[in-house]
Amino acid sequence: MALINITLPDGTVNEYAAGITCSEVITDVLGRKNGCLAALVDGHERDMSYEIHDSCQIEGIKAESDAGMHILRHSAAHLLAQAVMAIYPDAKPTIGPAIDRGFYYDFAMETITESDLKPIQKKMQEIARKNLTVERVELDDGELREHFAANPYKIEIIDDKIGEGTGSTIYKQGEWYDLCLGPHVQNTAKLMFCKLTSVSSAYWRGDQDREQLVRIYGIVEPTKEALKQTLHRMEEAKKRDHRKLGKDLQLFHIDEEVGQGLILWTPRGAIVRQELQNFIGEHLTRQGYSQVFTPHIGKLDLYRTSGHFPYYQDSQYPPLVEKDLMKKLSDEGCSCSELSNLMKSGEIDGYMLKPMNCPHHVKIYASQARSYRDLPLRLAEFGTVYRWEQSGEISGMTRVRGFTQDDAHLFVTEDQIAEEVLGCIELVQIIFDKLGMTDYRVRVGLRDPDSTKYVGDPKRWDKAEKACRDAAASLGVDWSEEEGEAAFYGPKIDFVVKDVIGREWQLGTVQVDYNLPERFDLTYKGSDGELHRPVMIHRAPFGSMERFCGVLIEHFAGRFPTWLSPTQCHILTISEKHTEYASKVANKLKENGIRVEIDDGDGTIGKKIRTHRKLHPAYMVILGDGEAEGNTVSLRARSGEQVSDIPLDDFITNIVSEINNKSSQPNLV
RNA sequence: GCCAACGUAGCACAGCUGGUAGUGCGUCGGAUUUGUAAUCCGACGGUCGGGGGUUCGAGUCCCUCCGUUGGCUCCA
Repeated sequence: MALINITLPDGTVNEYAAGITCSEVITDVLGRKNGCLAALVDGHERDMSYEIHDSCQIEGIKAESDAGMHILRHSAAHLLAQAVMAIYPDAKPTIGPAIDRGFYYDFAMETITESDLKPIQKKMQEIARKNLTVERVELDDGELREHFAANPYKIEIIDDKIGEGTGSTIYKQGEWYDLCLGPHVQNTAKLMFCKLTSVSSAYWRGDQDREQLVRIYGIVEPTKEALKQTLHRMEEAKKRDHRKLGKDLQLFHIDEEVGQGLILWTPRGAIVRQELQNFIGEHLTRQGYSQVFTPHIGKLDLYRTSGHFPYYQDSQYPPLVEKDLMKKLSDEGCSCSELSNLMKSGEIDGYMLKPMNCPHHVKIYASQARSYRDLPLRLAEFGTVYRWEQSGEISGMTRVRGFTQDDAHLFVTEDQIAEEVLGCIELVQIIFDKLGMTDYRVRVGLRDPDSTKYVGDPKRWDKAEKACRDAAASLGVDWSEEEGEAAFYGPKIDFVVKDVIGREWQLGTVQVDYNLPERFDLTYKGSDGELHRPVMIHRAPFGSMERFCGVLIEHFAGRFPTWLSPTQCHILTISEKHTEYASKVANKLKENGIRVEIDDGDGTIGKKIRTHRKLHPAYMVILGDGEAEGNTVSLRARSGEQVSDIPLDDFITNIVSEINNKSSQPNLV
């Protein structure tokens, strides 16, 4: 029998008989309870049952590793499909991949509801317990098509992804099998700890015009304990949801009667927003920005020039038409669609709620003759824009119809792009750092080389893309290039963060734009005396105040650092005897610019603490006899820790410096 | 926009197979004047998201619109 050499991760080389399986090697090296689900053979993921015939390197894939979890989840998706088929024989499985937090499987079947998940899950456990062997079977083309003859979706996949005559593999567990490349766990017993989490719908191949499928989501973990922990984490995450906290902490309100996706900033939330705006404001001055203000509407002509109307009509609020004109048209029996056509053709005019601030800023640039000495010209505005987002997409503060961008447009020469892009993303980084937001990714959006939708000279694109890439690289954080993610008018750099339920949101963005300067025929006079075209950079470090605050609420779980806390000190009195001292303390704090709330009503101190805790103030200031006599305060932190009898003046000095330094969390206790 | 589930007092929730709405917190009033996660008593407060229908009778069944949630699609 032939012998082969197998190299282990630590460099050891073992000799085995050819034909040995991965499982046997790993068991030999790591023992029976090795916790591995599959193996990495010369860099390729293989099933445990994979037979090795040549010398190679091998490494076990542990269940806890990313690769291991992926296999576990993918296998669980198969198990789900098997269970669904057992209960709904007419269901047609389509695809069922592993995803970040678990897995899903899409079925063509009658719609089911959440309550139907229980029996399915039960069936899954039943099958898992049977400990069926998961077997890889290679089939030729004919066999493959025969196996899936009853399932047009699988046939479509075979048609598209697998060339004629090459055949492919299926994975079989018991009588059930699925088209799949694998690898998978060895047996269904590895999939005991699953939980189906939700049911929803999806379009076949993500195409709105094709069949709507039933999608079932689930999670799976290698152990019971891990599953319990994951479920617990999910529960905890829900408590941090900004929509819940926004209500509990009275930060914002969304009112049906005002409209979907239109945020009402209540006093406490408005403070957070204002503090953030002030924070950016300081940096704007430092970086040489000029503040501007522009109105919320503009003539349709403006957007015809910019190209936003009528091209983006579907994602805009309908235009506003002048009263007299509207009456005249209505008297003439003009229908809505005729009106719309007249607007599109430019025969009649109207106004539009601005869907972005750029055109207004462009007009400020164009209001004067510019020379190269004026550049870069940096115009900044907290500009509120309105977009008609699809009703199903609107969510809390993160996806809304009216929002305020911390916007700015930089008009620069070609040569200034790199430096200015860098300045922009540095600002984003300063902000993220200050707020302790470290869990973000940077995405450099480049053009799709195969597409023709991009405007502008490819050479200029190359240069701008390089500037973005270089800027991203200089950040010292992970970043990725993504082709096809550029806007049609230029490359961009996005800062993307996840919310508590794992959804990604684009916050800060920096975009290079060759298009608008062209469309508005912007120029500047160069040192050569000739007119040149400036380049625009769009930039919003927060993205929008709404989305950013939404994400920030979750980031801090409602426990804002002192400088951002809507109320920084909640003064609680022990009894009504202390009302006078409390108001003295409150006034002193207010004189120092500290935001104070006073509770000098009746009720026990325990009750007051309980009540005020829910608002997560930076500090609770407890005042009783001792404090009144000694002119001191006692503090209680969010953690429950407390310190007594701090001289009032010391407290003020400390908290003021804490606020001025924008310390990350209260630290005086 | 599409699919599904859901929508009961300010908030969190209960109301089984249809018979004219309950609990807790909050609020208000009274008593209490209290040292660090809920002092006691009482009162007010919903017509059950809007509209329509079935029925002798609907929060409870049906239709429709609005909204919310989870996804899908979309995001200049």
